[in-house]
Amino acid sequence: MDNKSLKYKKVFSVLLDEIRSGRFDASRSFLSESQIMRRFGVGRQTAIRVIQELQKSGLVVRRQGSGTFLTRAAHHTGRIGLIVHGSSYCEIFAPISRTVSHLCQRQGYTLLLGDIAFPTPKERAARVLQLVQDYIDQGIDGVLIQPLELLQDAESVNRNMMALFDKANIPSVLLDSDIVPSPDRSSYDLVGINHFDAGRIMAKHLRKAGARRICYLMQKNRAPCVSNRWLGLKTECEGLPLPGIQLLSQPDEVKTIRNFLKKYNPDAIACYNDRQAAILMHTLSELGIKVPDDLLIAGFDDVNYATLVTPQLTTTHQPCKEIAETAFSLLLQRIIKPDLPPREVFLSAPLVIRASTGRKP
Amino acid sequence: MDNKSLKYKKVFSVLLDEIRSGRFDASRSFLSESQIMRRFGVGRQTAIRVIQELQKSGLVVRRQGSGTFLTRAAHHTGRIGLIVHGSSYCEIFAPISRTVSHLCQRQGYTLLLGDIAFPTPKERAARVLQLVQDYIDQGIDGVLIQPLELLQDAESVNRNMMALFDKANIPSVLLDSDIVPSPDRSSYDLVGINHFDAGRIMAKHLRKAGARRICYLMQKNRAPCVSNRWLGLKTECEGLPLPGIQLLSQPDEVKTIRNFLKKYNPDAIACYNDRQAAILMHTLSELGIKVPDDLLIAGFDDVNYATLVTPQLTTTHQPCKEIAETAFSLLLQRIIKPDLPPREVFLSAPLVIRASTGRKP
DNA sequence: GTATGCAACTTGTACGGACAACTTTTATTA
DNA sequence: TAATAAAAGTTGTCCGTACAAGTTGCATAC
Repeated sequence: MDNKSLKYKKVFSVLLDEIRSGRFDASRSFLSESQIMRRFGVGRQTAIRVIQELQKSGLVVRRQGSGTFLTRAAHHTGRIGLIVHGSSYCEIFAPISRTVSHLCQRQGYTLLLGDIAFPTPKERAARVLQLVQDYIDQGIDGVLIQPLELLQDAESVNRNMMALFDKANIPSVLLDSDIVPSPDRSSYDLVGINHFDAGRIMAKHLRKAGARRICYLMQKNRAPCVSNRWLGLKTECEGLPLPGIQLLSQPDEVKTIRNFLKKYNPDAIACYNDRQAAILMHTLSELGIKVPDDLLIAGFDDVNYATLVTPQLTTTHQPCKEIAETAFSLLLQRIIKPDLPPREVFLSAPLVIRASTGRKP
Repeated sequence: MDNKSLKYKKVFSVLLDEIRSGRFDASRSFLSESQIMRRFGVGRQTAIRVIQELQKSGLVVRRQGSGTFLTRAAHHTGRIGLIVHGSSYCEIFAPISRTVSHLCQRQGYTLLLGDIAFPTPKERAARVLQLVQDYIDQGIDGVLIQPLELLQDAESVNRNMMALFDKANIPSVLLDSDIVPSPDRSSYDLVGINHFDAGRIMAKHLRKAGARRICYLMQKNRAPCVSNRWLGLKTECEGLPLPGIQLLSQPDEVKTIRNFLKKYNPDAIACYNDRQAAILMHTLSELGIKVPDDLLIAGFDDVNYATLVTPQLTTTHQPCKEIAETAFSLLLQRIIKPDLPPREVFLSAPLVIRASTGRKP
């Protein structure tokens, strides 16, 4: 823990609390150096050091000859909200949450974490609006949001959620996908991954590794990340014998997989994420099919499973840390300057080549 | 100017120069507090203040008990390059250059500005490669680049340019468009404007203002910003009587304009930028056509001409300052961490409604 | 030869004082 | 009443000192 016996840290935390609880008048000036010296019985260097720390936190500004004054940031609560859904098709939100939590700690923010992990869509929709109201009541400065997906009325729930935050004047940054379908664009900041390009890069790699009959394993869902990877893959497979063949199945349905392989005889299968790829590889080994000798397998995510299976999975690496850092920084910027134009940031997911597509690691 | 009679500023600038010129060994430790005190004859507070300034500039780090050490940033030159083309179809690069210049000054960087304004494409291509070599010889830390457009071999020139910077290990950020055609994506950072969405927003506004026969004035060029606006506009005009009619003409060709108006009888014309819109309005007034009563006119950019014409132009506002700030910040980040995944940032251009589309300002 | 402990050096915290630069308020003067 | 001048208060710079906390290397002891 921090050594709290340091005078300037003690005084700093006392004043921080008083600022956060709104004990200082916005219009009047903040405590002067000499006031701090008298009140806490410290020397001038210490008082100056305390005010410098407050300055670094963006809470006060100093004007020579005039005094020290609170900034707009001083009237914030120092709380930031995060809304994610545990059972997502992209396995990036656990590491993102972790990084956001670290960033908050380091910068003196309190993180309110809401993980909507209810099983049924209806429950999830209800819970998310309840959580939003909670956050607003608590008074947060801003919120990072993973939009709801795969509900029949996801878009309207998302719109209601954003409307509530808008009404409360709370800025927000969307994670991974917009709340409106693809060509459309909402007016909220967005940090995502270029899943389309990830699909293309994967297809390019599989072709280079010798594959010509490439297909994609997905399920009936249409989560943006899943389908964008599919679109990118398809674009790059133009002109090949199996352009745009999807294997719509659970990867552990042995019979379906066997029939599919017999029918199309693919030489590479890209799975919509690493988890599915790992399960598929298990099924394939039951069927006596060797990876990568008989069939190339690739996944997407590089979060949990890619290096734990044999052979290790070729995949695209989701830059979770950078997503979290970018989103956090966009949010802080928007808290300070709410009038910035809406921004969308896309990060690339670099290809990580491992044994499952032929090369020895 | 800064008051250079301040001791800590004098010492700071001396040490800054020495660091920039590489006078300190990378492996050995930097000057200690007491060394600075002795050498410059200053007190400890002043020495500390100097080191703190160097710390704020990211040039040194201090470790208690051990000493002060130079960072990687200390071996940079403090020079940043900017490459733009004066005669561009998007009129955003003059204000962008200005803002970048301000940012450099404020943060202690020297800006090398290269404006490639040669008339013929061939000259431009030659000059740009010469400029790149110049920058590399001078030793810059990073570069902001507006890619070449509208040359038959623009892509190959751009690739050569980037290859030179890559070889010299100089990070770069692209402005406004990628060096590869649209669905493709290079591995360089990119800051752009969502021109597609700007086109859509403009079309939505024109429809709301009552227009049903909407067309778009452009020339034969295919600059990304011009054609993306067109694509967005077209998307939003689906189902209208004139879906996707372009007026391919110079806006001062009175005869062509008259014939076009007679043939298609449009009730709104969006021009690919404000300058063309201003010229078109002049032509229209010669033809006795009143804006906005007979015909709605809109432009794009909101940089130079939009408020100077009568009636004032409805347009979309290019957030030039924010583009420059974003690009600059991305570049600094990449200079520090070259291994970050490639990022693309798109800013929205908000609609600015003025009299030329019907409403009184 | 190895290990221990001390000395020397570094930065971090904290005190005191002094004057300069600047702003705001108050008092004075025209 | 309005302009001017002085006074009081504030932050900015700069000096001195002292001790604490941490690192490094050397000398000593085993």
